[in-house]
Amino acid sequence: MEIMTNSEENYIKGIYHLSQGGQHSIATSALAEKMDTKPSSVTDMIKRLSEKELLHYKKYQGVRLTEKGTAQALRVIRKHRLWEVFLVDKLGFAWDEVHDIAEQLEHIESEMLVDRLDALLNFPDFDPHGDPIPDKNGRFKTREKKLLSAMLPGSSGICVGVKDSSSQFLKFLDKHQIELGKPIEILELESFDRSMHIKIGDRKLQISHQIAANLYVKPKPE
Amino acid sequence: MEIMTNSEENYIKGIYHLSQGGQHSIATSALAEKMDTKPSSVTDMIKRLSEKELLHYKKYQGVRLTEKGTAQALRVIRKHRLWEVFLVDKLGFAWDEVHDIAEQLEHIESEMLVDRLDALLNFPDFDPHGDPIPDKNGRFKTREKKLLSAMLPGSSGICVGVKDSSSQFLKFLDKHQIELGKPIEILELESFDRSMHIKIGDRKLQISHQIAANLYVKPKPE
DNA sequence: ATAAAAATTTAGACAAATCTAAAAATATGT
DNA sequence: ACATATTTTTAGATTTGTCTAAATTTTTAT
Repeated sequence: MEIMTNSEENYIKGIYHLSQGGQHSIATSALAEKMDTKPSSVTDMIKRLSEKELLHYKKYQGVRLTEKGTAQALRVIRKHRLWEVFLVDKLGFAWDEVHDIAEQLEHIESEMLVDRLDALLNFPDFDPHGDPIPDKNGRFKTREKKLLSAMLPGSSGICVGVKDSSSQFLKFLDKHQIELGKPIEILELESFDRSMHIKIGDRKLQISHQIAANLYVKPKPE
Repeated sequence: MEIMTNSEENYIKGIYHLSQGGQHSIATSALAEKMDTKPSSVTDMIKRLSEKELLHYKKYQGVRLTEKGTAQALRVIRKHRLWEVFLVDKLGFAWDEVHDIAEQLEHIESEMLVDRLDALLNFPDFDPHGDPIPDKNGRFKTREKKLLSAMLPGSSGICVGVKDSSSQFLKFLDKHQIELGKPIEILELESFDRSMHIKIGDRKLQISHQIAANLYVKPKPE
């Protein structure tokens, strides 16, 4: 494990996320936009990261993470998502309030800290946004998509129950005005791994993947 | 609340701690030693901090924190000590393992996070080293020193019981080989606010102030 | 195929935080 | 009091990460 600055870690993470889009290599300009900075700054940074062998870089050809770079990205993402679970489960933050804080916490370096945090949180497989949390070895659990695929856009008139009936979860549903047993309509799935828009009665709202994962689909009552 | 770099916060904290020694002003060289850097670097930094009105500075006269600087120091110290409690109480670290991690966590900025962490930990008054934790307003609880003063060096043959009988605490004692009801001898009190060396039978060991505070002194059994 | 457009890199500058070496100010000893 | 020693500051350089503006390379369109 390399010594890396926060900024370097953020770039590596940014490249990782862009790579999930399926592209073979990531363009300087795409990365500049993602990192909210100028292409010239990106060029400087990727030269440094290339020297550290965290990515492959040939002038004008864009970049691709090396094994080492990917492993580093996964470590940072693991930390980010574990901290998000901590903030929601242990400190009672809402799932849409935790990103900026996790953005800071993800750079804390101590493998022991991460492992113990993981244990404290009962080795969660998904973060509060529904994104999978890589394990110590960088492996993801693939979510059973049954539930959500039954809730594809247009499938109106389905009805929800809950899998997790903790008072915390129920309070959460209440806060987001989701009532059990009422018919819902899926408006759109913004991105499978992010959030979805649903319609309940005449209210439209956005729910996270995690919430969705803890709801199950029931046939519409007669 | 000012936007400050980690480095600036560390200097402010360093000055605060040196000021606790009772000096009216802190010398450049003393601060350089504390911060493990060169006097010329300190001069540069204190100029910056002086411009931000975090400290009073006149050339060749040393520095003294302003109200604003003191408040900032206390906020960082509060965060540091709360995170130490978290690491020990929630993640099971030993009290002597947490300093470096807390040194990183103390710079995370989110007032809400700190307040919720404080609540999660049940508003602790002291950290695992026995140092007091400033509250939201920067005020310290003064520890009742009765217990420890009864355990001054030389007072051999006293005997301990516990105030906190949680299984966590008892496991902690066990780990540190402290058995209840057995006579102990105090060897030395390294610094009242840090730790003490005790002798139990023929084992010498170092215990933290926090542990000491949860033990009480009983007369030696006949 | 080649000119125009778009993307990328280079060059030079800046701010933060550090360093070394030299200069200036303060403190000390007799 | 005055020379010497110590402390502190300044001057100039370095690294990281950023910027703007100019130069270069690649892509696109006719």
